[in-house]
Amino acid sequence: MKLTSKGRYAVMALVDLARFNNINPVSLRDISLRQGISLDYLEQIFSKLRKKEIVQSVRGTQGGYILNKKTKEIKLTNIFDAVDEKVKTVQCKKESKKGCNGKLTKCLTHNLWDELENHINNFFEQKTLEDLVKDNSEKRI
Amino acid sequence: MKLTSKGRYAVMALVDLARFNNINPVSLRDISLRQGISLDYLEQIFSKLRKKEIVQSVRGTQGGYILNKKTKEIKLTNIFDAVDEKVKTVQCKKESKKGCNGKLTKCLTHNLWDELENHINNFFEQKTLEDLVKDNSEKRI
DNA sequence: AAGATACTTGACTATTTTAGTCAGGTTTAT
DNA sequence: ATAAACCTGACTAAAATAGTCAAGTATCTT
Repeated sequence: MKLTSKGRYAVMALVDLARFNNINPVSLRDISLRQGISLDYLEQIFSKLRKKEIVQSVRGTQGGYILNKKTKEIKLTNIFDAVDEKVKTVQCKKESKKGCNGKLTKCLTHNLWDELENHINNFFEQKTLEDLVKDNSEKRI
Repeated sequence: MKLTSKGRYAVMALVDLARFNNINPVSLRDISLRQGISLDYLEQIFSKLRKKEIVQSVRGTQGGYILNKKTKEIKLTNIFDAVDEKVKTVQCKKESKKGCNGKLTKCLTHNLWDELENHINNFFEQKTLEDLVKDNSEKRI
């Protein structure tokens, strides 16, 4: 069970962006250098973040990205959603209401995995970008 | 972020085993049929469970596996440990005490991933096989 | 107007992980 | 003896991941 780089990078990049997001937009190049993430990969990620209106882009020289909402209003859930980082614990599809894997009843551990999924999603639901920025406010880079 | 089949199967199989574990050992063939898990794959999984002393094997005809501990004493943590299902949220290795990715400080989101890891592990630490068996005691198969 | 910077998009690909399969055993109850 | 069931290690196909690459477009600065 592991977090993918895409989700991790998205959060890292947004924290970085939030910290340097004063007046001017922050370029992906800077984030790439500071966080050690491939520029091309960042572009993919920010394309998705933009579509979900988490960031706004500013084109041209001195361009870059700015946050589209207050840090308090950006939950981890939103970020992961945007980049398709999903929490998957079960194989059985939810559509088939009758049971799992073609059987008539739920698989023995179905409730467990549902619980686990909720447990993890709760965590993501409660954390906001603001929390993360605060958490780092005393550190040096 | 997803749970692998190995971990899921291990838990499913052990719940199955726990329910049918009266006097006689339960054969993998039966578990395989009931749970729809490949026999060969189950053998790999049970080999690991045996090494970690979660189950005991009985060879020969009428053989199979029995639990080596009380259901109350088997935590999800133990099961996942045995089959190498790990919760990984960070890339940065823990050994390098100074920081992440060769830098001098922790990466901006390091604490977050640590928290997340703990959050998930807590869940696994608290659930026992007993809980799962009880949860299913009224269901039909 | 030119040039540089930086966003934009889509296609492509190497690597790794996962989820098994397969083959050839060994042990033991009947 | 033989069949059921455990045991082990090597192998492999498919999927997912983590990028790279190429060819743009927009806009600021000079």
